[in-house]
Amino acid sequence: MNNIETALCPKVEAAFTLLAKKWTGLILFSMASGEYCFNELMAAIPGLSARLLSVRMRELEEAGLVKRQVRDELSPIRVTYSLTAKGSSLAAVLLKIAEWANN
Amino acid sequence: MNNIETALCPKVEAAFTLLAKKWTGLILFSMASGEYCFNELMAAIPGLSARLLSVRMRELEEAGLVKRQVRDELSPIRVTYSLTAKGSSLAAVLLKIAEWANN
DNA sequence: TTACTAGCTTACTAATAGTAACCGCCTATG
DNA sequence: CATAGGCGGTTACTATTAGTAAGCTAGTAA
Repeated sequence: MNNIETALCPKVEAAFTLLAKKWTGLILFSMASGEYCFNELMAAIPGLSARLLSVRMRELEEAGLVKRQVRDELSPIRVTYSLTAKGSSLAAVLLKIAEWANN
Repeated sequence: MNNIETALCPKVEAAFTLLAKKWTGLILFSMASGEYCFNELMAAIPGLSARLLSVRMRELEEAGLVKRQVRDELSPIRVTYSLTAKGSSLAAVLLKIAEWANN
């Protein structure tokens, strides 16, 4: 048999752990271009609930993949979310998963 | 605000749903090259239990990403798992996630 | 005979996700 | 002024998934 040459480094494990949480991949993928507000993302990802979107956005913010901005010059106050550089480089890979899915 | 131009097609959703199950990504990634038997995968992926590995392998087999072979010419009987063409094209994308993780 | 390995499965508990209702703030309408 | 509605969530409760530990079948090995 083969032995496994790609050792699992903690960073790789962490990346897969993040993406293994439900909706995380789809959220990042959906955010690939531009800024979105909470309800836009809700509308873009059918089945995703406000509770989990809220939880995931906090996780992604903490992971440094997403930036949250309160735009209080608008009325009513809007909150927009956008990918950081780190986030959008990951989203680029996720676009390849979508390509793969389409064969 | 932006509108989201990447419509979520069912195939893309299905791909992310598969990868959102815990360990699926790591399993495919770990299988990227060659054949592995059950206990090799267990050893390669710390934290993964026999129960879930068994469940995941069945799912991946059903999804057509993994091929299971019982090698009864060996004693004791060995079972080996390898990626199908479909599986290894996905694993190639997962390798990019690992690259991303290493920055 | 006893022990050990491979490849699982089963029963049970803990963690994660889904559902529905509700909140505070602001604006628009009657 | 009252009330209705949208935005961006939170809370409480249920259902689904994952983790843990034990055990099982079949085949060596000592």
